[in-house]
Amino acid sequence: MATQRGYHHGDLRAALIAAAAAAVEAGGPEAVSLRDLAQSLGVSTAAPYRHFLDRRALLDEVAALGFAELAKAYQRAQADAPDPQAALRETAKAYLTLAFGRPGLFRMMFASDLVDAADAPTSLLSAAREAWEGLYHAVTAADPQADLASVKRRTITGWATLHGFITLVQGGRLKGFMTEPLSEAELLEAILDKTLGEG
Amino acid sequence: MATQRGYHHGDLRAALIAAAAAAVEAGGPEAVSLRDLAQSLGVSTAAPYRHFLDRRALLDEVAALGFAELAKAYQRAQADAPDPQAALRETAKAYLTLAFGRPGLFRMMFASDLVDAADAPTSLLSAAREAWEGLYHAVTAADPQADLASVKRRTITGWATLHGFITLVQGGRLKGFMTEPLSEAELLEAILDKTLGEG
DNA sequence: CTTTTGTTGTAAGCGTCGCTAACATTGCGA
DNA sequence: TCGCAATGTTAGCGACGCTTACAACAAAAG
Repeated sequence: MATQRGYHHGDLRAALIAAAAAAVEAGGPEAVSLRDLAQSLGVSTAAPYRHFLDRRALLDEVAALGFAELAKAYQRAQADAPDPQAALRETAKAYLTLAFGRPGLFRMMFASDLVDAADAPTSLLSAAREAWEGLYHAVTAADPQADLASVKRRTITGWATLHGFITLVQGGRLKGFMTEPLSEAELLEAILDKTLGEG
Repeated sequence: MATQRGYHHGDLRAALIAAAAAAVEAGGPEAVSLRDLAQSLGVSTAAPYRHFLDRRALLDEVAALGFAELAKAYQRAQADAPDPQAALRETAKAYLTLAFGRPGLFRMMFASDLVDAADAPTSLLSAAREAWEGLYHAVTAADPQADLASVKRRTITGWATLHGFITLVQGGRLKGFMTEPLSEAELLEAILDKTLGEG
């Protein structure tokens, strides 16, 4: 898929991203070793550095792919929904689907610090922004006459609730506490109802 | 503080935990190198392995310290509050204080996977449980006649919202979106109001 | 068609890391 | 006092990210 014949390798850059993405999905960011990737692609251990400044730059590209996918899932969810309220709910579900369906990728997406956004590649920044806008749009559409501050506040707190719940679950932090009358699915429903409800 | 004279080192185990905790606070979990710690304590690079199975076991101990501190902060917050509602709010604020005041430690506390809790040290598990119970107690006290499921649900979603917000902020994920009419402090107030309000 | 130039690859090696094995020292309890 | 378990050391293995110096190649320039 990425191996055109004739040249040294074909498209090593794309092949590296694909291989890294596969490794991330399998075992999260820490499962990616540049030396491993190079060897599995039949290339020397120094070759990746012709295409990426360092390990982090490659992983950022994988994270960008994740955000691009998320944005696409948002669009699909909103296009298929009958009304803006349902669209918002489906958008949130798309987030959950990505998080629980591909936990390695999800962790990668939020592992790379964007605190100093200067050194992050534009592909990651723009993909992350695109995903944010998908969320923001859904919240806006569900309540068009709300003022800007309220919409932003509800977008952020809603995102935070979903994200926090996912993080805690995947970190095993709710292991002993979610038993008895609570189930994960039930809790998710409650979160969707409450979080995406009124302003 | 941890160096009694006379024996080989005194109390290397405690010294390692203290040094690791300092390193974690300064630069997060990834800033901890067993070789570094050993050298800075004037001990060989193999010495730490007499006290900890591996690097992770040492870091788990640091995380346990963090949870113990958190539980203590919860108790203080609840003891000083005039009524259960205020106690709940102060408890949440204690969480935020730890997260934003000691981000390295906070990251460490949630970095070690507890998914397979079997291999985690009991100190970490019990400290984490103690912290959870501090939260749970605050939610219960604020609304004593609520049923068990509701209390648990509200504890978890409240925790998730706080935790998610912190995670997103510290990862730089809200960089471009929290501007304009929103400030971080304002958002926190809104989160505290909404999250800890009704059932 | 040849030459030049810039891109993409390789080989070798540096420094760091976590961790282990074999051996030395120390203090405590029998 | 002596033996033993606990705690330390030296040396080294294998893996890692990354760099430097050099080689092959494709495509543009002559």
